[in-house]
Amino acid sequence: MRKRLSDTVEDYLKMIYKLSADTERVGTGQIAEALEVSPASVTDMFQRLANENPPLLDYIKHQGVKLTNEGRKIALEILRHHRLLELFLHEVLGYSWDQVHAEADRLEHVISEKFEERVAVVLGDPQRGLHGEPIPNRNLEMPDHPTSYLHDMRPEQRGVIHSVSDDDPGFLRFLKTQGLVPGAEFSVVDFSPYDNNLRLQVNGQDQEIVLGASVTAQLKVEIKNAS
Amino acid sequence: MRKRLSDTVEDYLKMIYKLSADTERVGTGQIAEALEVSPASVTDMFQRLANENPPLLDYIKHQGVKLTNEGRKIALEILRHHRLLELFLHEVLGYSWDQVHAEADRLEHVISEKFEERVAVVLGDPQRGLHGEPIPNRNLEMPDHPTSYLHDMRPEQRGVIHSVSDDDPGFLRFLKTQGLVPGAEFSVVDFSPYDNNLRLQVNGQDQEIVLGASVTAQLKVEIKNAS
DNA sequence: ACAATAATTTAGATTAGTCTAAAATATAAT
DNA sequence: ATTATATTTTAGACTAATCTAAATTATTGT
Repeated sequence: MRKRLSDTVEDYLKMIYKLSADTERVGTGQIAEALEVSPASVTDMFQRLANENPPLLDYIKHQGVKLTNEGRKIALEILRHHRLLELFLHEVLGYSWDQVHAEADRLEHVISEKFEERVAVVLGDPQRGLHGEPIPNRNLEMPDHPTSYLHDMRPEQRGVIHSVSDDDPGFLRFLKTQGLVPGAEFSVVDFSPYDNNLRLQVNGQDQEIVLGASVTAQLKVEIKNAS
Repeated sequence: MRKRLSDTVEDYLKMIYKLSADTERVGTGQIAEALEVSPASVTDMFQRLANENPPLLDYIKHQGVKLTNEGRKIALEILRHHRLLELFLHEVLGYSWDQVHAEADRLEHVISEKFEERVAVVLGDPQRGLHGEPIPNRNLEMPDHPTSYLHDMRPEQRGVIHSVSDDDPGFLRFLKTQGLVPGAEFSVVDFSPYDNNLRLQVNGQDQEIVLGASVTAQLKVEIKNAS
């Protein structure tokens, strides 16, 4: 039976997990920015979590942190909660895809193992969330998933939207109007090197669309091999 | 838009509401006992909540507290959450009637207005909870409900179980085995003045049952008029 | 009516999570 | 290689919620 952690600690671990996708170690500043707290608070928390028993973080002064296995388990558990909850809110309670995030962010810390399990059963043990994200399984193993962003694609390439970041309702509504939902196929028509804009043709949409870097960096894609 | 209150504050208000059913003012000691905190902590909280703006409690030194209208609204909101959640966990997620309480106790502080509303709709705007308790309506008005306890009934009287206290899983399982669920009709067969035991004949049960005061004081009843 | 007992309140301390301001350390630039 | 800039850490302080121990106020029994 694991010691009950505060919502705050869980939020730190979740965020460290997310940012670890890009960099080996996550720095004080990144977390401070993402969690909207001061860098001093982050340093403090890094130290506390590294001194837990067992340690949840591996912390090196001035070089940031890495999750320990313990810490990662907790992050994955919360992520599983979050993604199951988002789906549940949509499927069972009729939330739209831009409304689910905020509610799931609060509920994820509070539901029991039993709740998690029941929701998983009701939803038929899904492996992908409402916004396409992989859902860690019961044993907290993360399914394989692509790691490329639309941002890095270039003309001629074809791909499928895999998942989109879920936290900004306005952004999600925008994506929907453009047909940029998980599973949507597209091809890159043009790339503009000065602003990193990409022009896409999305299957089933009449008009081509042009997307800036701040959009394309939020979209994970599966790149189709040229045939 | 009301200021966000801590779970702790909500728990105090909820408990004060519950204990106010019996006494006009609720004392420090009662709350300390019910919430399992020290009397000193309770005094402190009483003072803080009475000094809020607007005040949530009307506090008189050494005489305990009474909810203000503001305070009562919050208590009723939490109670509505709790009772809707218990039903929801049972109906939608298949929890048994002794398992719902602990989960609802955590979720009640965290769900949004929207969640509350969606759950109410899915459940068809119920007026009674899983254990028979009245559910405050959307405007936080408490429906009329009986205030008598089985404890105070005497031989010859007939009644219907209205509601049972929901917090002890073992007690709830016991009640179910005895057929003592909301809606069950019964008549009082015998009363034993020394230990306050009551002997009941519950409709549909073969055997008469004898219940001690610590059980009968937990059961709200609707007393049937003799015909 | 007054002492004994019980309940409540005050005082002072602790912990988690946060902050600002100052100090220390890295990184980058010339 | 040395200075300038940016980042991180330390130090000290605040708030909410709790505690224990001591002081105060009520209640009760004779």
